[in-house]
Amino acid sequence: MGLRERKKLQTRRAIHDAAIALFLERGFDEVSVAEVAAAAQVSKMTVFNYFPTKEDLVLAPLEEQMYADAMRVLGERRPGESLVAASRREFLARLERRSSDTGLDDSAAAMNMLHLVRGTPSLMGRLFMIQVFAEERLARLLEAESPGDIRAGIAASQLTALWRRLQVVNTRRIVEGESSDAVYADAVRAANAGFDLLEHGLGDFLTRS
Amino acid sequence: MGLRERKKLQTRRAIHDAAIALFLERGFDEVSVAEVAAAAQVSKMTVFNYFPTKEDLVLAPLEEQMYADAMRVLGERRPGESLVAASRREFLARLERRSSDTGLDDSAAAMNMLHLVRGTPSLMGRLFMIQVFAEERLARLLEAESPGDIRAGIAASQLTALWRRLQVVNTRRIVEGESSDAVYADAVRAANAGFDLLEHGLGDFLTRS
DNA sequence: TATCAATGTTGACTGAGTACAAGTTTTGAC
DNA sequence: GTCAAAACTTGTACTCAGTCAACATTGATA
Repeated sequence: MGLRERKKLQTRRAIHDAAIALFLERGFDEVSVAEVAAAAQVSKMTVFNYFPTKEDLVLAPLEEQMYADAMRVLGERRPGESLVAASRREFLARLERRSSDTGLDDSAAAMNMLHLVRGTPSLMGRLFMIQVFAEERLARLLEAESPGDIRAGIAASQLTALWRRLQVVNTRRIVEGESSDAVYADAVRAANAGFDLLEHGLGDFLTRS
Repeated sequence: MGLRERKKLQTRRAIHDAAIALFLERGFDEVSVAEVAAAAQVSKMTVFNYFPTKEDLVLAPLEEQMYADAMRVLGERRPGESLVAASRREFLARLERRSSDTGLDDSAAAMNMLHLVRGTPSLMGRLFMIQVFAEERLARLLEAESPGDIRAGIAASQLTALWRRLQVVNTRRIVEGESSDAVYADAVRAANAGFDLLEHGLGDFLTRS
């Protein structure tokens, strides 16, 4: 890796670190991009060179991994393993290591970011978009695998919807102050219930009497 | 309704109509709010009084109905009818009348709006947010109906995900130039396949051999 | 008709994002 | 080591969304 690329990474990191520090300290909307640039010893234009929008200063790292690799895993499922089974296995593994995309990461860093994003509408909006794109990507992946089968795209949306739902439910309790270890058992139960539902269907759930 | 309220509605409509006309003519990003205000014979501030953001000029009407009432219908399902059955019945009814939230509305007006929204990232982003909020609203509705049952929230996300997916699939063909009548039969098939999937589960769908 | 409260207007302001031209630094070839 | 091309950065100046505060207007009400 040449000097140029190392410097770029360094600059990118400097901008990102400065931004996060300022945002956590004073809130996303109360910090201007110009201030971030000043803190990172860089011009405003350079900030926009590295991060197309202010929101990307916070969400770019999440976007890079989060659902992207979660979904790639599905393409690498084991022989004899169904789509739902592979997804369940992966999600449970992530629960076990308290991966942040399960909502079970209660580290100070994760909680701070959570707070920042949840308290800023424009960041929430951007996060939703990222999730929708992740779903669309997975849909195309599965449609390619079984062309013409309408169920592929539907399965994609069901799986991402479930992941998202489980994350929301877990996050809710973490935000309310419970530790990830305290929530873990319930999270596993909820996940299994969810994947069971996906596997065997909603049936006559919630039939009005 | 007093004169005052009638005037407000009138002003709102004037702004909205002027905005849509200009956006369709020249594109969302190529028209400034100031121009919309001028066209509607109103000040820029007044535009923002009625529509909090520029995107709302396009999407506020959709937000008001679209998924909102679609979901309220679920709360009013018939005795003996399951959640999935009620959702299926409602969606098929909407397909039959080519409701725009099924993606089967090929009227010129709907196609124009579709084009406008799809071609404008900020409008797409806003649309996603609206959908996510609709899902969250339905989830709370169902959770209230069966408290403590994790499946309620999951069912909510499954149902909205399916509706969205079906809409995407139908819209894709409409955009490619097919008429809604030509797509209808397939749309019904796809919808039934989707709701069957929800009812009976994905099982071992897409098991790797 | 006089008054009140809601609504609309005005103009000035902040801050995100863009365009452009002019530096500055790294790279690669010689 | 030198030098030109490519890549990166910067300053300036701009557009436009959205906010704020003070003032003007007008429908409702007594």
